[in-house]
Amino acid sequence: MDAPQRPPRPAPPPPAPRRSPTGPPPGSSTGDVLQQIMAITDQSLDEAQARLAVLIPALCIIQLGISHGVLYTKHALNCHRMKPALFSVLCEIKEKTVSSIRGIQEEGPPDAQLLRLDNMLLAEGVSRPKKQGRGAAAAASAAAPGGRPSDRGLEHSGYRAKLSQIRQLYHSELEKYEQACREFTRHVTSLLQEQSRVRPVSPMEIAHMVGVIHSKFNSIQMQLKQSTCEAVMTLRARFLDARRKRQNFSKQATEVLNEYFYSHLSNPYPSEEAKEELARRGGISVSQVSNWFGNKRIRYKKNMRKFQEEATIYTAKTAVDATEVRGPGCQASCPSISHSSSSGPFPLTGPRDALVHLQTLACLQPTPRGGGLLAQARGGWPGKQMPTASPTGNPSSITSDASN
DNA sequence: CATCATGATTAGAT
DNA sequence: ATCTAATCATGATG
Repeated sequence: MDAPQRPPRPAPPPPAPRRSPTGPPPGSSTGDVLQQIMAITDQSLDEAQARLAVLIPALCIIQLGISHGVLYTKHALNCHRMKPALFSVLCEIKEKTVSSIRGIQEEGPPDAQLLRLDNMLLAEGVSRPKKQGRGAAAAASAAAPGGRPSDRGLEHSGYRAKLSQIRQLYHSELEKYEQACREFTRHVTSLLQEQSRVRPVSPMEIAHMVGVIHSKFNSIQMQLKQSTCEAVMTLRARFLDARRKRQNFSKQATEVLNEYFYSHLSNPYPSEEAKEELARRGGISVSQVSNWFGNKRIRYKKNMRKFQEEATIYTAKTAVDATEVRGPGCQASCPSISHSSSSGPFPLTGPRDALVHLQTLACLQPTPRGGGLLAQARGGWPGKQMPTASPTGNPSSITSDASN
């Protein structure tokens, strides 16, 4: 704000008034404004109000000019013989207008929209929650990518980067506006105080002026908020669309997932930790891991034959791994998973292999989380095809998967 | 362009 | 909340 800088000063006043300080300042801009003010009395209150709205800033500007060098004008005004009369006229006008000003003031903010914008910005993590308190916690969870499982596709790093860019811009703009508002308020206040020597200016009026300024700046802020919201929506839409756009996983990710799947074929339900680990190793998100397993289970079950080859590859792979890190328990007692890969642990051509394999697996595998065998029986994971394989029911003996 | 593979979404069940 | 099953939508391939 460069308000204090040289304002558009009207035609440089001739030194005439100086020579006749008691005469009316002919043609000076102050005179024009005063004339207009006088004219107001002939107008309706509404018009007057509108005019005043224009005139007051005009007076401000003039006053600014005065304070910036044309001091003699002020002096002339103060010493003018008509000053008391003028002052009382102004008081009269003011009395008429002030009541309606009050009315305006109350009209105030029915800020439903502002509230909506605020809420949205808050929800999008653009604006911070008012005041601290749990602000730190909120910020932390926003910063942590895995913080919000509900966001799923939106945990994309590109999205977060853009969002934080928007947030930064928003905050810096907001700060600018606030600072400008403060400065302007201060400035106008001091101007009005200065003016109070020339015309009646009540504290209430100053407060009103301040209110007007604030509401103006608020409307600017609202625009800022609105455009920020729009930006976020656009960004969101873009990434929501992108979410739908499928991109095949990297080889690494597929490998990691398949390894786990085929080495836990009897119970391909990775725990939350396992999912996290897989996500980390595959460079994908936890929800993607979940999706993948969901798809894989159903597709594998639907068409085991189709997955034979894949299964062979991965079980062989994990067999090698298993020999390196051989855990205690049933891996040794039930080596068929990895071992049988020579002939194929999966239904190669007939259902018999599958049955054998599944039975073997069944003896290995425990319940998936909570639902366990029930879920398998219900959903049809291997249990459906293993009528005889129901384990002894001792869960403690089942460790292979549990260890993962 | 047709077809298949595959990641994502959805409804409904538990 | 997680799972299944169905479905959508796109990428890859021929």
